[in-house]
Amino acid sequence: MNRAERKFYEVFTDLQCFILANMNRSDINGVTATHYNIIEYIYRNDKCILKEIAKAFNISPPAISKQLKFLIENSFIEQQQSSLDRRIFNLSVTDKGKFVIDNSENFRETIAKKASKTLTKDDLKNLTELLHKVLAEVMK
Amino acid sequence: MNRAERKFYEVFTDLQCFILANMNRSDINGVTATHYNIIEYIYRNDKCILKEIAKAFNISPPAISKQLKFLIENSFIEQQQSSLDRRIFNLSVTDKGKFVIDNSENFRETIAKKASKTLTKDDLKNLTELLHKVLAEVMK
DNA sequence: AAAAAATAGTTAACTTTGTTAATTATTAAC
DNA sequence: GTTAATAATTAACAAAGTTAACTATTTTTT
Repeated sequence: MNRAERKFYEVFTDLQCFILANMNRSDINGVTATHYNIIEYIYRNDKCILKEIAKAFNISPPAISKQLKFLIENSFIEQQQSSLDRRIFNLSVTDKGKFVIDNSENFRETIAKKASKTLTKDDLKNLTELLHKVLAEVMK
Repeated sequence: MNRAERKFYEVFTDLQCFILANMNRSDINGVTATHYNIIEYIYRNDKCILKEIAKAFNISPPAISKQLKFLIENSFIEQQQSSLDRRIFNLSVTDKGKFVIDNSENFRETIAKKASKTLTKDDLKNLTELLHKVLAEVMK
């Protein structure tokens, strides 16, 4: 790694530490961080299926299955068997689930607000764009 | 949240998802991601103590205690009882632990390299600086 | 068209990693 | 000098992950 890469690496390490630390905090509105993340994923990917979530979070299908069971039993999400392929269950967020998402001050929101407070509007736009570029490259 | 904040929030959510997914991958050089993170923390904070690690990762002291026990038994790290306050055990990374850190192609390093490949040198420097500013604000 | 292979999801048995409460050893404070 | 606080550990347990084996369904092959 050259100097610029090393610098970026260090900041990114701090960022990961921070995300790690905040992820472990539990119970916002009666759901753990993991539950919250899954609800939000379904919210952002309506009609998605178990397999996709498992892939997105890199967690095994049985583990996701258990989490979904809890979320369905507690009416945060619901599933509908596809009529085209009855092996498939499409997931969506209930009103209760939406309420949790909309009313949870999650830590990313806090960060977004602080970022906007700390940086000028142009810097924030720039940061967003640069991060997006890197992520697009990394995820492809 | 205003428009710029929302945009940042979305990119940051993708980032968190990505970090989450990659964190769960285990076993680089015979240690899990959690072990690796702890070893690296000690590497970057020589002579640190259990309590600090617990705080940094927001994990309870007993959980860290168990991880440290494993890392000490397997000679990745070592501890030395402080002579000033014998309740305190200062931690440091052994040569074996350093080897793991130096020779593990961890995912942050991959990201740093890809970031450097995707962005111009100025953009990378800029991104690093902006991220650093936001993190400094968020962590204080 | 029937048999075989593949896919989506679940169940079961187990492991890892976290938690809280209580304990030990040591230091600081009144 | 007793009491309170602190750093770390042990014990008992809970949460959330894993793999392997299973069910139900769809797709592919012959």
